[in-house]
Amino acid sequence: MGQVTQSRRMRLREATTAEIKATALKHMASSGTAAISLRAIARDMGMTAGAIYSYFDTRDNLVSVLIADVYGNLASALETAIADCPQDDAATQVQAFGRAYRNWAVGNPEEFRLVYGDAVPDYQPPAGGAAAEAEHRACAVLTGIVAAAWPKAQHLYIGSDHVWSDFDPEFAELIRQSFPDLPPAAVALSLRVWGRMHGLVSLEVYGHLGPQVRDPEKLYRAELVDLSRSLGHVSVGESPDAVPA
Amino acid sequence: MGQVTQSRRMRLREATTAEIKATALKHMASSGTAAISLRAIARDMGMTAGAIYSYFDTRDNLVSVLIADVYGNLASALETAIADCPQDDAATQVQAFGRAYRNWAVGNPEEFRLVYGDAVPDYQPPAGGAAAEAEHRACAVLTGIVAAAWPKAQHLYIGSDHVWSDFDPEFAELIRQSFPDLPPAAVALSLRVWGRMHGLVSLEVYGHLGPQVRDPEKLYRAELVDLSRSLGHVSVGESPDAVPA
DNA sequence: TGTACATCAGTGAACGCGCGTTCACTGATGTAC
DNA sequence: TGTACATCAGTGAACGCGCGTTCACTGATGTAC
Repeated sequence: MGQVTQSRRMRLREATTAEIKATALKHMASSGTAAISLRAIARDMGMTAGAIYSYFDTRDNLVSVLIADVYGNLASALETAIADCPQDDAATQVQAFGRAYRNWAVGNPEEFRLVYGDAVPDYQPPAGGAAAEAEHRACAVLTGIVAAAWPKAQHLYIGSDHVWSDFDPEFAELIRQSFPDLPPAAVALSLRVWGRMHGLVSLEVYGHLGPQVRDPEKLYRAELVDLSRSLGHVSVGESPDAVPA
Repeated sequence: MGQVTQSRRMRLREATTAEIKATALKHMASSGTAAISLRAIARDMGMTAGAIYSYFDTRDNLVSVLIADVYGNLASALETAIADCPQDDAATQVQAFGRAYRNWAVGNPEEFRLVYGDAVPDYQPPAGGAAAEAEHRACAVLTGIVAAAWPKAQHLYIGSDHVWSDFDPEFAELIRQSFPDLPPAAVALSLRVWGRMHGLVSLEVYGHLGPQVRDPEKLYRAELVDLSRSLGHVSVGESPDAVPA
């Protein structure tokens, strides 16, 4: 209710569109990004290859939509994760963000590879698409956390001599709009924090920790605790195992 | 001299083998791992596709050799990097290692993707091949550094309660052979150090830092300094910019 | 140095395959009266 | 409610392409005498 009742045709159309995307992601699981094949998707769905063209103009178009979707999901997951955190507790926030990042990656490895791994063969991303917007959303969440932590954390980064010209002018402007008082050193820190999370997560997703490491999550939790410590604050009683799975 | 003079045929054979591998890597640069195509390689070299079969039994065989080669190159680069460092200066060693890791990755992005990125489509790695051995070599270098730093660094990791059962028994045994006195917490630390280096490097290689970040190396250097600090020691006068490119 | 034979890198044609994309079509769903 | 027309998801055949791999062959290189 409230929602306009859609025609049967509309509902079917949306369901099929979703199924095409889901099937494409499923296929990626077995053979990487190269496995996004219209024919294989159609076969799997009991359709003809040509039928896909009722939903997507072209294979590249499907890939674009897929990437934008997936990136949006990640951004939403990150936003949700810190929404419930105490506003002024950067350590808790960064841990919640970090856990959400890994949980999403481990829970959706194909999606993670699509966004952070090798490009889809022969695919050229459209300039300034929805993917760029989602990337900005995800980035803003992390920058927000670091910005909140900065007053307490900055003394740890005295030696850091980053300047605005270390960044692309457009990117710098975008950040200053959201966080007018944030110095470039804090932006650099934010990127480094991202890098720290990304390292273990991508090693795990790409299978370079297993089978040697039995519990990659434990390793990651230790790293997150260390990370929140480097943001200048550690909660009482915090230890690698105090954080619930 | 000393070396047996090879026949003309032998020399040609080796040169051609090397050219095939180089061409394969070159092609990866443009379209990812999927671009390793025998026909494309042969075309590029002015040969017939069938001729490749004088050098490699199969496409998978070429990929296996490629991966083993590349991994070996990385391991050698890392070994060389710390060979000249003072024996008892873990901070210098970890920075040398870190710089070598990034330099290799940025200088050989296709190779980096081949080893750390998406698997080659439809390729199944042979069990216990040369790749596993090279991985072990690289891992041993880093573990050696952490082992040397451990006496000074361990107080920073009191809270870390890692145990040997966190790791695969075979892996644990391998480590204890080389480093009998090293506790599991140090092994975990070594993996985390690897993760920290890998994070920014893989974001950079996969294009997620540029073009927003003008100087990814500066960011990385700051991370390395932080990293060596967390190994319990910082050289006098060390700052993110004190390390030569 | 010359001859007879063995080796083997490379050719070129062929195979069967899966791919993205197009196109004239069918038939069920939706709409206007 | 019933009829006439419009929409459009999906079919099935076809296109041209590049792929890995095989195979009978040619001809230059290497070896034995």
